[in-house]
This record gives sequence, C-alpha cells and structure tokens, in this order.
Amino acid sequence: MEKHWLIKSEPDVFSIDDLAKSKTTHWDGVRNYQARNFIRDEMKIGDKVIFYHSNAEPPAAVGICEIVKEAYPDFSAFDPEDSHYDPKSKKDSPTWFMVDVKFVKKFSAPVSITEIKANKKLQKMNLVQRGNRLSVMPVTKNEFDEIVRMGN
DNA sequence: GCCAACGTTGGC
DNA sequence: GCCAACGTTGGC
Repeated sequence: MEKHWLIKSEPDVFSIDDLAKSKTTHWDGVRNYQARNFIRDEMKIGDKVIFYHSNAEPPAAVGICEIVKEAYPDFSAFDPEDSHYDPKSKKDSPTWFMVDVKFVKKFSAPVSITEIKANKKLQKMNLVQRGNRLSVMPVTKNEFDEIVRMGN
C-alpha cells in the first residue's frame, strides 16, 4: 500500500526549486531516530511526499516529490568534513539512512502553515501538533490530497 | 532574535 | 537508570 509523507527542508539550504533543477536528490542529513526509522523501514518506491519549507517566509508546503530509491546508508555520516558527520555511524553497521526523491511538481501556490492550521481537515497532522520537530513524518492520504488541492 | 519544546549527552 | 545541562528545531 502506497504511503504518504511530509519532509521538511530549509529553503536556504535546499528548496523545491533546487529539487526541480536537480530532478532527484539523496535525502541525507536526517539525524533523528524516529525519522530514521520511517526512512529505513517504511518509505517505499512510489510513495508520494509533500515537500515543506521550514524556517521560511512563510513556512509552507510547496510541492510534491516521490521516493525513487529505498533506504541505503547515509554516507554524509562517514565524512568528518561533512556538517552531518557522526562518528558512531560505521560503514559496516550504519546508524543513519537516506532515500532518493524525485521532483514531481511545485504547487502553483504554497500552502502556508497558517492555512494548514486553519483547515479543519488538517488539524490532526503531526506537522501542526505542539512542539513537533520531526523532519520526516507520515501523513494520511486524505491529508495529502487536501494539501495538494489547496496548492493547486 | 527569542524562546518553547524536545532529543541527546554524560556525570553520578 | 536518573536527570540536569546542553544543543537544535522552527514558528513567531
């Protein structure tokens, strides 16, 4: 069964436009165990993903991408020069994983966090729960479809 | 720039 | 194994 996800990125670091240009990217740098488990255990090829801009003006869902490669070791954890370097992740037993995502579309209008919070159908989203900091989270098909509808 | 919320670290 | 200190996230 196809799943739906939301991933956050700071547009100053990597935006939906960057993804539109590069077409695909490896989603590296996730260093949270709960998010890691989603990536490693549950993300499957073909799953649809909402691309969300955090620390942005405004913070907003801005487009859609799709999983095109399932979990493999996040090599940025092995590189001491990388800002995401983590010495406890070993090549023979990696701690951190990543997937590859492919650009699907950019919304014609960003769906801001304000609009998301104001939509009754989206009240239960992990994204708008108090104190949530997960950078990778599941969303239901209904929530996914509603955000896509708002963005088009 | 502030700060609440949360995860991680490390001393004990 | 507890928990205080610390670092990070991310909306505002």
